[in-house]
Amino acid sequence: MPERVPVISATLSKSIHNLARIMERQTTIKDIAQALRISTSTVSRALRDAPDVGEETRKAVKALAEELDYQPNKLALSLLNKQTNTIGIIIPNLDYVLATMVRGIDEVALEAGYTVMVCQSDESFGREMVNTKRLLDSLVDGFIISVSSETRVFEHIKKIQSKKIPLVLFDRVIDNVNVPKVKLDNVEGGRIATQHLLDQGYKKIAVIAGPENMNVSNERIEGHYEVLKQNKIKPDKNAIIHCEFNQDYAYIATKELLTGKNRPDAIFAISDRLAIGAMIAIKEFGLKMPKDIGLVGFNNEPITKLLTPAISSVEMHAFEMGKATAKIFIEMMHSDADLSEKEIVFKPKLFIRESSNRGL
Amino acid sequence: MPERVPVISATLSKSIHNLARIMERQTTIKDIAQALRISTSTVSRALRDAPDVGEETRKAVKALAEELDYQPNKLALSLLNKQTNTIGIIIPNLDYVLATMVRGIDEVALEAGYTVMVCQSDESFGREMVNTKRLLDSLVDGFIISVSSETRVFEHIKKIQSKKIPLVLFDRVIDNVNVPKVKLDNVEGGRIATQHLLDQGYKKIAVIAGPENMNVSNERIEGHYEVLKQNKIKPDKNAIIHCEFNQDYAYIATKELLTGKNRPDAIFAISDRLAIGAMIAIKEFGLKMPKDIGLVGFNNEPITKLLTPAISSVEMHAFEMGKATAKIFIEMMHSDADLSEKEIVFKPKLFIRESSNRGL
DNA sequence: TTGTAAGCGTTATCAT
DNA sequence: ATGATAACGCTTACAA
Repeated sequence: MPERVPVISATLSKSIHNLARIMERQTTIKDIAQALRISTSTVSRALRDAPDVGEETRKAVKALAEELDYQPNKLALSLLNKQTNTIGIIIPNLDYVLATMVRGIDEVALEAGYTVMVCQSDESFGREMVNTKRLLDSLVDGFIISVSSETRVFEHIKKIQSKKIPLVLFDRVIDNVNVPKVKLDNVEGGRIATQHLLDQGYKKIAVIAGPENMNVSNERIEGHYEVLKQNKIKPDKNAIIHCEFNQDYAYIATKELLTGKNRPDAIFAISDRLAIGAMIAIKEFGLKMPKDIGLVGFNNEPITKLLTPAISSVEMHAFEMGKATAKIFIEMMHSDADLSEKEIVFKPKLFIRESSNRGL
Repeated sequence: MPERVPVISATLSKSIHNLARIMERQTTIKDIAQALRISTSTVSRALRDAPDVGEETRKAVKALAEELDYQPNKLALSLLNKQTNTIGIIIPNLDYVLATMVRGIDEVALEAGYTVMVCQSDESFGREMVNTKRLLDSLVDGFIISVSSETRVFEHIKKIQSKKIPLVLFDRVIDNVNVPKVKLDNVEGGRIATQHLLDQGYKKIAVIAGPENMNVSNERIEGHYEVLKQNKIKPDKNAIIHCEFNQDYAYIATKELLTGKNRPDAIFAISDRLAIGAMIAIKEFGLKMPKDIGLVGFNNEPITKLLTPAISSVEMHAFEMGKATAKIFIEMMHSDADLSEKEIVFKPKLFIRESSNRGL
């Protein structure tokens, strides 16, 4: 039996001298091929454990790849496969809720081999457009978007759809757009907050809401109205205050409410940030919660527990929502079922705390 | 004068019929070239306003490019130029301070044509390693890192350096690493917090610190010690409590402090989150701030203003630090000056609030 | 002024 | 079992 001389190993040891020089840049398949005096296609096959590759060759290739710390060039692969394994995320801000959702998305995405690219629109429609363009230019494989409070037209969404790029909307979704959505049952959130305040004996509930066109805000208001109607309470249009989605505006709005002649005895703020703004105003007026006035927020941010009084708030399961969103996205990428009608709706849960708990 | 027939325009109108089909995928230079029956290189030149291109050709190319919504393929460019115009950011979490810093980085980066890719290490060294690898695989042009509280060895940093990839450390920096850094003067932060507490008449100051190996924490402690020495106060090792960088641990640590026989009359927490944990414990003990006990936090998060009592805190200029970090990064990319010794140090500023203000 | 061809790093197809 | 070649989209010498 003639001893088979391992040609490769022989040349290998010689080529190792170039190691230092080669490693200055990223090692490529070509480097390995040249060092081993074989073709790039063979190296490629060996690396991917293709069946039709000689045992010795495979070993030699893998050993050298290891030694040279070879990493496949993602750019080249992406160019070839026409996919970047990147998800573009556009969100209005990075507050507690959205940061938590992004963590959820990232966790699932990473598991599935995707990398996320997060852009903040800063609640500006213009920046949302710009970010869409940036991410489109970056050739992301798909989008996960929560629209800004300013967003009234959906050109960017349509542009994404016209290019047949997968898109999932979450949290702040748009209804008249045919894509999968992950959201909270905001109407129900409005219901439980309002019902709770009524249960605690409050009679005149004001709502500090977001901008007029903002879906999540309007849905929560809708739930609020429903419960008023159920309880035969005549709704008062003036008790719904729309303001920018930010603490300072809520503060101003609340001051006006408390100064007005028809002062409410409870406030339902459709986010914790707005609730905090309201709380500051309430304290300035010297009113006590829950005795003089009741307050319920939304999101169940950790700080609601820490404030004095602790603020009652509606939990929205941010982390789980993030994970669910990413899962649908991955499903979209991997199956060709039509998911455009899919809508996952999370159920809100009220955490009752001092700000509205009269013990009734 | 023979009338020059615009050959291009003639074929153009005919080719437009394919428009719909072409637009299903991204338009390429090749599409334009074929439609216009010219070569891709000419199209490339026309698009980039190269000097040696015929006027008519240029116009025709640009018109068609516009019509077909041509966007250069970033992948191809990146592969060619060996740069992705992407910055990899690794941070321990996305709390208020870091989210703010990231906004600062993003703002400057975007301006300079860079896109950021943000990875959270979740305060885990393991995830920091994984994220480094991910971003390295993604061929980011450089890194901006704030290390996790768990990070004790710096293999990943060394790996980045060995590949000669630009790196800037910010906020939680490592000292014995030769790269540009942007940080707060934490020693000074420790000084002003401690001096303020002494000025307010507190005698026994305890420090709720982060993990023992955490630089920012240790520097703040250092400042604390300095001021004690200046004031001829004998430092007490037992008054420095190290705990995980998280509210719950601070709560537990504070409970122990208050239960112990040598109860402090003031607490300097080296982050607002820790301060909040401390505050909850203090309240549970029925102690009043600032009368019975003083409390100072660090970061000047907006909530410090909203808590009752409002917490005194040291401002660290997060947004500006983010911007400065990105600026150095960009400078590194564009100049070949050696910036490895560069260190930008921001000065902290104390905001005095109820939790420690005895009006002295 | 325009076209040809090579190359960036990889894989797939087709030969051998 | 291995190699040559083309292709992904783009730029850039070099030729014409």
